[in-house]
Amino acid sequence: MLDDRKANILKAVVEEYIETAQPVGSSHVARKPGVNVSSATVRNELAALENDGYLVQPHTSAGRIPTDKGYRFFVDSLGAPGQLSAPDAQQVRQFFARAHGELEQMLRDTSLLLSRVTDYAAVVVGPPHEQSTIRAVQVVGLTSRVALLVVVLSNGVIEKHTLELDEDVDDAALSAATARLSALLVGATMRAAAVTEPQGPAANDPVVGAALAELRADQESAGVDDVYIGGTSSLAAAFDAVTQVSDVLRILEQQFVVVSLMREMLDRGLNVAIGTETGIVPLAECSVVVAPYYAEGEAVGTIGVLGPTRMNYPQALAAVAVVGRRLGDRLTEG
Amino acid sequence: MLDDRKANILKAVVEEYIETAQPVGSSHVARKPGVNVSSATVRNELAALENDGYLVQPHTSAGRIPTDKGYRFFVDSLGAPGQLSAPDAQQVRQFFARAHGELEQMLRDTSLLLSRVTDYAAVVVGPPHEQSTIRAVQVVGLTSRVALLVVVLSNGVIEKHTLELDEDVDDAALSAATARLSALLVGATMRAAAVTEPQGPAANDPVVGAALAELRADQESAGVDDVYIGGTSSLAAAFDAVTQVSDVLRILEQQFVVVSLMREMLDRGLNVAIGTETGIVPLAECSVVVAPYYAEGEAVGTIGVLGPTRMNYPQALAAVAVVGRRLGDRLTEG
DNA sequence: GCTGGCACTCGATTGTAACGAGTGCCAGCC
DNA sequence: GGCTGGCACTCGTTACAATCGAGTGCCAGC
Repeated sequence: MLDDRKANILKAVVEEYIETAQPVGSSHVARKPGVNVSSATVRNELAALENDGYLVQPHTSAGRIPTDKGYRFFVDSLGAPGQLSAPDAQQVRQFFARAHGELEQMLRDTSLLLSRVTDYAAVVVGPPHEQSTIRAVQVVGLTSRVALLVVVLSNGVIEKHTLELDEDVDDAALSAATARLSALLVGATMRAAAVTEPQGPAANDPVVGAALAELRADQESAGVDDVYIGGTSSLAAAFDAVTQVSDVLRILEQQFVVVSLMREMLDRGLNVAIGTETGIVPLAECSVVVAPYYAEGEAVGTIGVLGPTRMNYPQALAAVAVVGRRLGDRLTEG
Repeated sequence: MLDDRKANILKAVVEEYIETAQPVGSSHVARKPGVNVSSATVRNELAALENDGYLVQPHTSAGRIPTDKGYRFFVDSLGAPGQLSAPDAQQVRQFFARAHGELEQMLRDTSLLLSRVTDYAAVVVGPPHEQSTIRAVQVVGLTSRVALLVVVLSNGVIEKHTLELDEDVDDAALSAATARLSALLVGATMRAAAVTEPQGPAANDPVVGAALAELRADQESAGVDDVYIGGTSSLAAAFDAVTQVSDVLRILEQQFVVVSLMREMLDRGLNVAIGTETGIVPLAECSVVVAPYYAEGEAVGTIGVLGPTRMNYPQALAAVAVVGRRLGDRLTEG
């Protein structure tokens, strides 16, 4: 739809604007290698590109700025993810060489890594619990009518739920409930656990009933995944108006908004959402780059980068791809 | 050290500056009720106050702005914490009427409440684990050489530690270790647990050894408390330069910095740190207001508000005091 | 000791002019 | 026919001067 020359010119404008944050004029573009025409010709092409909605002028007699559509074309024409710069790649490699220990801590650290590499905010969404299998279950009494249901999952994640009971329960009853729940649930997935119906004596155990009800409720509400956000200070530095910063931070505080955005993007097979494409008004000046990560061959989570629309897409795409892959490897190997 | 009139004038300047963020001139001060002198007299006093370091002029022929010392005098002369506005008090009351459930969730929500009430960032530091008693202990195998130590504390908090073992361990060994650890640790405080030495057969159980070593190591590193930060978007909106916002966010990302600041403040009996008093260079334009909260009569944690030096101190102090007290009540009553 | 008055300072606002980076368009050249 | 050099034009930015006004410090007088 765009001939070669227009595409090259558009690409040049986007690249320069990403670098300088200043409107790009025809002479700058003409000077670029790969564009071997005069500035006058470039001007004609720029006018055409503006007409087609790829560029805008802040005012007459100013250079051009890419629109969301312009960025979109640029991103789509990038092709394969590309490589990280040597020092960045080094940093990622070192991180995963040292990384060890608990899942949560690793995901938290991953969000810091990703934000340091890209200089934008990073979002890491942990594996949903529903696919994990249950390794252990225990009910612990806190007060006479409040107990804590502790569920240990195979990936090392712990879920806990407070159970508010209708009647006093002693330690013996809790031990019995623990045994019954273990028999019912250990080895099952969380999803299966949520639809488990107790049988035999367990069916009449009020603690077992409360525990299963709690798991069912949790499954239905679904939305609350583990999410780790890092690098908000870098994100702030990428804008120039504090109201913009404040608006974006407000969105990030409502984690479910950004999580559902990321999930929806992956469902639609997108890895970049640009400006208004996000569908979130306060993010009109932001872009999001996401990638899934795989453990044991299955997509289990999402990582993403949130920056200004004039973000460094090639670098962000490369970073998200590399970090996602390494994270998956790390989780698969255990 | 300041006579009545100077104190009143200083107070008037601080109040107006907090409200308007504009340098305050003598005529504005003279117009205030409680200052029944002419603007000329006010000017003389302002000059004296500036000489004493309570105020500064951004430039000649501009009004005055309070220095950190000026704010300090203002805060010190406030006396008792004062009351929250009716709607704010209402909001706090409603929150704690509805609040229930897990400690972590409550603390997280409390940080949101405090930031909504004050319109600044809020920091809530959870009770340190060392004073809590252990309710249950369990060791769960994840892989043949990796196990998870799960410790349930009396306040409903769960600690988990991965144990990397030197040799393969089967389920029976883990059960045995769980039983031995339970016998040793249940009922003890975390602090006591960290110095527990196994005896009898437990002394030779490698899993027990690894678990205790892990608890000991955790105790020594100490610093990592639970901390919940909310309202960064409101904080951002309170500044006018994006670099300031970015700097402050960077500090907040290093949670231990702000946690140790808050702890140190309470140790020194301060509840307000103004500007450079914080001792943290990037927070030179910020103030911190803190309050401890008490559960069962003992100080167990800290809540705080972080805003610009020109924050609304009376409101912040009141909010922190009220929310801290209510939170403590909530935790005490269970 | 307070106050009204006055000269003064200096940032902010306004107006004007020059600059220059950019544009659109057109005539001419290959 | 398409590219290009040239040209008139636009308009934000910069520079500079003038004016305004909110503020000051100081002093004489009540």
